[in-house]
Amino acid sequence: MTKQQLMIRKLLEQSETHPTAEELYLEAKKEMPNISMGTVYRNLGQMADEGTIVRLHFPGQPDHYDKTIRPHDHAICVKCGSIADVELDSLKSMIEKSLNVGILSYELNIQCVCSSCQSKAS
Amino acid sequence: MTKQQLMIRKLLEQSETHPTAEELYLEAKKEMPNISMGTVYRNLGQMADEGTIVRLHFPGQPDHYDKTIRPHDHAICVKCGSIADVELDSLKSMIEKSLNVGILSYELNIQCVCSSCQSKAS
DNA sequence: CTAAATGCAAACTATTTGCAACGAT
DNA sequence: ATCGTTGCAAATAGTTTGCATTTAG
Repeated sequence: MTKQQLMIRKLLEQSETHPTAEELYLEAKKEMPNISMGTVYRNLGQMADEGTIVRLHFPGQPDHYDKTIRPHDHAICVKCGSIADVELDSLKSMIEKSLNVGILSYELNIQCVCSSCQSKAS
Repeated sequence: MTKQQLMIRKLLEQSETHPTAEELYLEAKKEMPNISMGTVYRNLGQMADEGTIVRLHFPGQPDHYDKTIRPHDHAICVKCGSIADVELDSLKSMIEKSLNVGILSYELNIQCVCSSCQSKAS
């Protein structure tokens, strides 16, 4: 458990958004100027593999990382790009009922216009 | 409307799977030996933008393309990698009810062990 | 004829990896 | 002293793009 790993973990924990590796790297760099992208990617990959964080995949964007492990979904605003957590708790059982097979996991990404952008109209 | 574009469209139409750009390129090459990857990507991108085909995004894989436009979801087998179409018709309204906002679209990818792999056990 | 699409190659983005140096036990 | 982790740089994978040439209408 190196200080780099602790730093990355801490920054993700503190983040209110769903940062990318690069965003975390830039943050980390403020306090550890010679941390490298490789280290950030390596650690994020490890943590995602061991399941202590979650990797999110959005079309046409670098991956984002999520400190919240509990299964949940995401709504991406097509105007401002903000990513909101969404709880759809009956979804898993709904999928399994429909598929007739147990599922391991799923990823649901919703494209919407967030309420903030909606009120700003256009 | 060039013959390259028609070829790509035809190959996707005939495909029973959800091919990647490269798979389509290799198929197309059999009948049009000097077609280029760039052309395949350009055409797939255009068709996806105009909404006549759908681009699918799976973690850690190149994008796949889907001839079926009608909104539906996908179940990926973690053993064999096969991609199955899934119809979860009440999902959109369920999401909208839960979000309290109209949504533009969504992408749901399910990780499972397909029935074929399940019966082969392990 | 001319505007759009192609083929090719180079560029680009996100991410991974090899390796020598470093650091923690 | 050893083994895992780092920083760096180079490599990779997937995709996009610039441009001269070709093609379709």
